[in-house]
Amino acid sequence: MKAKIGDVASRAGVSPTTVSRVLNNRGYISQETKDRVYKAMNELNYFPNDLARSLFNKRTNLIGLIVPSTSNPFFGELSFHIENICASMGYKVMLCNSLNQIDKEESYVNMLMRNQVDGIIAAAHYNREILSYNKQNIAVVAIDRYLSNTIPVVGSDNYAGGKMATELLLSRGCRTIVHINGPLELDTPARLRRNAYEEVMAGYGKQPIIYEVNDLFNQEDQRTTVRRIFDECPEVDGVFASNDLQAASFISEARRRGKSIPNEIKVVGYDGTESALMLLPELTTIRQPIPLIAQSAIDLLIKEIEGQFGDLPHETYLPVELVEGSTA
Amino acid sequence: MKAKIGDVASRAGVSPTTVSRVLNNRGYISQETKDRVYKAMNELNYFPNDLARSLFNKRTNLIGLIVPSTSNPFFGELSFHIENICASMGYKVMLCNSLNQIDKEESYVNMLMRNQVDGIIAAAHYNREILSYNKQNIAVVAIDRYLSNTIPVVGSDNYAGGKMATELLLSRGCRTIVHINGPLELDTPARLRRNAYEEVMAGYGKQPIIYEVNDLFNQEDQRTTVRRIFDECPEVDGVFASNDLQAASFISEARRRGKSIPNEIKVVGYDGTESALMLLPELTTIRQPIPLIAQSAIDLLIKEIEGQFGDLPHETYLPVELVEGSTA
DNA sequence: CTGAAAGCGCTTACAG
DNA sequence: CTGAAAGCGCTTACAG
Repeated sequence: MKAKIGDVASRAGVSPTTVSRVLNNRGYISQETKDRVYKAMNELNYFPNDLARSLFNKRTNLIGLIVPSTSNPFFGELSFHIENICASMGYKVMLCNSLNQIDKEESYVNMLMRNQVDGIIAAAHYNREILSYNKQNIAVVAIDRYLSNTIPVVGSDNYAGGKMATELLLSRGCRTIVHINGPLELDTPARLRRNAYEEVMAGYGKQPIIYEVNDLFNQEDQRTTVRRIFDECPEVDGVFASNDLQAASFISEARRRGKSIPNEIKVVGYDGTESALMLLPELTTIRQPIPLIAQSAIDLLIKEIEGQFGDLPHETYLPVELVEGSTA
Repeated sequence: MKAKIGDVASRAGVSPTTVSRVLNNRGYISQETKDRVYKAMNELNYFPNDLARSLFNKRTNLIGLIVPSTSNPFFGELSFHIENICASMGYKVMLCNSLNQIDKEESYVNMLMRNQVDGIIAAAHYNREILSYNKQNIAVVAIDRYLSNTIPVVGSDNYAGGKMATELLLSRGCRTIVHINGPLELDTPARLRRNAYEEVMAGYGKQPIIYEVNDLFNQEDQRTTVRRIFDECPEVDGVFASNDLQAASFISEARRRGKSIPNEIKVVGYDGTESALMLLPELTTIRQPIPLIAQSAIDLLIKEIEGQFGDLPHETYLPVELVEGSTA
């Protein structure tokens, strides 16, 4: 059986109180007692039950992480960095893949609350407001997504990124530039990429052409959209895709149709994950500062957990970077 | 404040016992009482504290997942599937990125034990035995990795995969085939890929040429190895890489050196993740059945959790599939 | 410097 | 069909 604090206590000839004290390094304990207790813990292979501790402390050091799917390289890398930083700060991470489905997300939020998480980091491309986030008063930080006007949002500087991408394509002489994005009705910060595209295009007196992919995680949806672009808009000579997988999908279809990239069509992606850049190093893309996004989200969350709600910025946009490959 | 079971009880005019009963659907309760309790729970926005429940039940429905890093597409996808299946079965997942560092892994195991996880799924490329796994008697399943002779291992059929890859290269006429793998000294099932390569080569009277990458997750290590291959073995005309990122790294270097693929050099990867196939669709590779690996690992783990140790297979190898791209 | 007691929020025998 | 009591494994005032 698992040893508990009482077992350690009797073996060391002290009270459970004392064992707890040496465990938590609280109060004064004679060195001799300490040694006896440590010895007993070792002999019994004792390790404390964090459930019991947390129950008493009303603090779990657990945070819930909701991402659409760690299969997507952006969220896979984001999850890695978030968990990694959390671990270094003594926080544990419960992973939730919402697949951007609102019902899943709601039940995850519920589950996390029941597990008494200290806070939640919610990342997703879209989804309307989730009531549960407001009902309970728990620390929440959103990544690239507006959840409510009290929940801080962290993300890349989407506007700057969209602007960079569009301007690059224009500067390379593209005349018909298509932008591929998620559904319009969603009011996410990622929409700023689209806004930037539209405004830059307008500034050059050009007509924006936007294609929407219903489900950014659905390969089939992506392909269908790409095919539609070629069919409906054969004069396309520039594409700003909302993520790298989408850009890759476009590039493949272009090759299949014998269109040369970047000669005939230039393509810029978004995200710039390590995986994408290893697998498709020629891709020109806008790199999101994933480690920085992770760090900022955690910093904000911890401030919330510690009760500093007042002075938190509602929106934090971190700088993006143009990765110059050879597709544009 | 958060409502607790006593609050619900007094508002519904019953005892906490009764509330607990309706919560758990245990014993006989009159419909009228049930309704009153549900009403009170709603009004108070009550949700049970799983910490307290778990403490009593000695069951958390929590499983620990240790992967090297979700940044790697293979483990990102594996994590997704594992969490997804777990969620559908009422299990929660605590994510741990070990980076294949033994000290990190040990402290994760410790943390997981303190959190009373019901079981652990440990995936990693390498690492010697971890004592902690044996010290405690807890349910553990390993993915592509030998932890001890009592811990079940799940993985792809590495031998078949290695054979397929090597035979494909031979059948395409390659004469100098290099295999890139992790450090030799590690006794992982992934080593079977290497064994298969060696045996097939021997069968054709060919000399195996193996290059080892120290840290499979280090891009720099990968590149260095790739460059060494070109420098030391310029006659190479076939490569079987131990994973797709490595294959991609080789392909990039080949392009940089003006070597045409597949004309001058043919390349086969391993893993066949969705991301890799979207970003580098021309890659020829051996696809691991990731969803099946996830499912099998969970099935085994749950059997262990439920005490069925006896009849569990020590090794489970799931079928791989050749993805015919155009790099070989 | 150390211990007995109460309590964190639940659940389950045991009674009735 | 329902409740009072004890206990899951800890920690923290409160005493001494």
